[in-house]
Amino acid sequence: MPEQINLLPAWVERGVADLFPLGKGEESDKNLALRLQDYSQNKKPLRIKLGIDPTGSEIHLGHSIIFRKLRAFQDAGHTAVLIIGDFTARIGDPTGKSKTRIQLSAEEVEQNATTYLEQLGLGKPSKKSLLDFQTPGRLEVRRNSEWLSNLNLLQVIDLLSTCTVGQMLAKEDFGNRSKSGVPISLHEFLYPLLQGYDSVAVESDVELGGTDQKFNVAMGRDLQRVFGQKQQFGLLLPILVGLDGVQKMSKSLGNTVALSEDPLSMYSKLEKIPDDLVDTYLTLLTGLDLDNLPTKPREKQKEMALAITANFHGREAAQAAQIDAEKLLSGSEIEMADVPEVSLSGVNFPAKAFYLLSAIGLCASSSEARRQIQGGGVRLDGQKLLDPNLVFNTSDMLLGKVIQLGKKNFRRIVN
RNA sequence: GGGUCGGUGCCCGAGUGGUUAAUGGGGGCGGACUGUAAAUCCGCUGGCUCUGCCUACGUUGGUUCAAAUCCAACCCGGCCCA
Repeated sequence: MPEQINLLPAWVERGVADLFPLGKGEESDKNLALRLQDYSQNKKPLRIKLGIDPTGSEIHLGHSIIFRKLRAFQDAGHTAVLIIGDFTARIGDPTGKSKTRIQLSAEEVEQNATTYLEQLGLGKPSKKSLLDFQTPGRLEVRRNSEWLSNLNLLQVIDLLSTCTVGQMLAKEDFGNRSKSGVPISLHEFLYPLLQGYDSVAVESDVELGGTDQKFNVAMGRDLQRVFGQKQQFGLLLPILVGLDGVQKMSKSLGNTVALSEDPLSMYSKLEKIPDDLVDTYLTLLTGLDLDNLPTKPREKQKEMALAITANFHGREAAQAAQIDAEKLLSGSEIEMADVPEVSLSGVNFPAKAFYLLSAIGLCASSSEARRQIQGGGVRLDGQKLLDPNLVFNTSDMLLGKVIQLGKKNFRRIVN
């Protein structure tokens, strides 16, 4: 990073992919370090904006990077302004999309927003949550329908007039789509403008976002200028690469670790990520000192998996998961405390093996279960199960056993 | 609105009347190997308590013993023209 960032505290700097503007001068409008000094001088907290689209319901490690940064600002005394894009979700952020996003209904949006806040730690003590919901003045949750639903057409036209088609098409996603002939609906052009207007509405000092949000965040700056406000800084964090090591972490790509996952699944997934990713994960998802880690790649990776798991489940549970994971790999007797349990209440007996697998949700369908069994990927208490038609007459013969698909999916059967 | 080309399984993409869930690739899942991984090799990749039965090639009808393949209308999209 350029020199300015050297003046920034480490908690701001860590993991940051981009910061703009990067002024070196003495103006606090261009130099974030100076803006932060304003705070220490007069104790007026900065307003740190983060907008979330309540489109998915499950938060994963990729999302957590940004929330960790937001939390860091909270802990330093600033105000996190979390904007729930209940209005913009109806449009759908076109960023990174190769096609028009489906619009969500108001009910779906509300539902998602609620789950979102719960996962961020609503109602939990601040020590155990991703965001600090408890300390007064540290968090402001807003919905952008609050101001967006009241805009009239004239105001919308004014917003539109601040941006040219050329500028819009300069946005990577739009440009690519335009070039490759993938349709762009006109309403999608509104999204960046509305997100930018959110910054005006909440008078943000800093907007956090993924690197893919640069255009939208910059739009916020532009609009704040148009509206005669002090302009925000853009602090962009990297998009986390998913477990496959190639594509960004995203639920639809199935390469995620969800925050709600049990310790063992979380640890097992993390200890298997591609080598190239280990340092990135350490930087972005842990607070560990990078210069003070094991040199053996495998040991370092375990350290990473342990630290991240501990973030969400506590040190003890993470260590237990590590031990269990090692047992699993070595193929030794399975005696794990943290294997997710699965109930047989929805299963009808007598049950054939392939039906059982799909009934307890370990396989997506009974046909797939059949294939997995035939392919040798299913174990019951460590023993390979090879006959998909094997009949279990009663639940008694299954209770307490661990059923396993592949190397990372396992369930303990309970009543 | 007019012209033209096109809409195939998770994605890309063959197939243009007749065994067969439909060539091939990617991705995914599983197996072997390994420090987990990667690389490599092998298997699988629509659904169903499955020796069989369903549903599938934009939608709906039609022609035919038989259609993803022919016809009609409709829906959606690209490009060109207005």
